[in-house]
Amino acid sequence: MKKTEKVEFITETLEKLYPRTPIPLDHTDPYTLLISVLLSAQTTDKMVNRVTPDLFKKGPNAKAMARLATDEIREIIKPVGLSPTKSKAIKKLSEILIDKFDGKVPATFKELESLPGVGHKTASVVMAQAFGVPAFPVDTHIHRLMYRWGLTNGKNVTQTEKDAKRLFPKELWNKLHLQIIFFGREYCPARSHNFESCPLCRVVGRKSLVK
DNA sequence: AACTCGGGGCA
DNA sequence: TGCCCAGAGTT
Repeated sequence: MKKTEKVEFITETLEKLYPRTPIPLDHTDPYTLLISVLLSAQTTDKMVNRVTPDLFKKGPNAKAMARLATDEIREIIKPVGLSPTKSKAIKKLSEILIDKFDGKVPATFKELESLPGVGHKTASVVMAQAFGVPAFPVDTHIHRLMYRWGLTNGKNVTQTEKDAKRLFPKELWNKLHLQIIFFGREYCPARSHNFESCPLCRVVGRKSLVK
């Protein structure tokens, strides 16, 4: 099966399965999205959703958040893990937004990635979901599925992002990355070797696990 | 490139 | 009890 045929089959199948792609994190603005995504690094969104109601009640925006003590933030986000690191990042980030960005979340990769706790993946999610700029946030789900489908060599996420952007139409990126994540969780999880039960792997690829 | 960070889920 | 999760930062 050619790569172009795979891409076509994948996009068609995902569109059938997930015609609407509700964003997993409950956010209404760039700031709460950014903080939610920052928190979700190294955890599941189930964990994140457990603490965000409280967190955003006390710190709904950069200004309010910056006023909270690091310890206060730490207490709220305790269940998420890495609380000291993350609470410091959230406070510092909020202060930087106020000092340098007029209290608003900047809309460029460079500026986003300059913020503490924000790497390329988090920046990509914010650019895609908050600002509608085409991006392809590659997390381990994307990485794993692209590899299993034989669409990337599985070496690193940087390569995977390049391959994804090269293979999939730009206008689909922002929707597709969410669809792939949903699909990965539901049908093609990291430790499942049962490719017969995975409707996409069964057709387009049978590669084994990454690593 | 390798290592660290930390609590929860799960076997 | 011990492995796994999944990104960012540091060296």
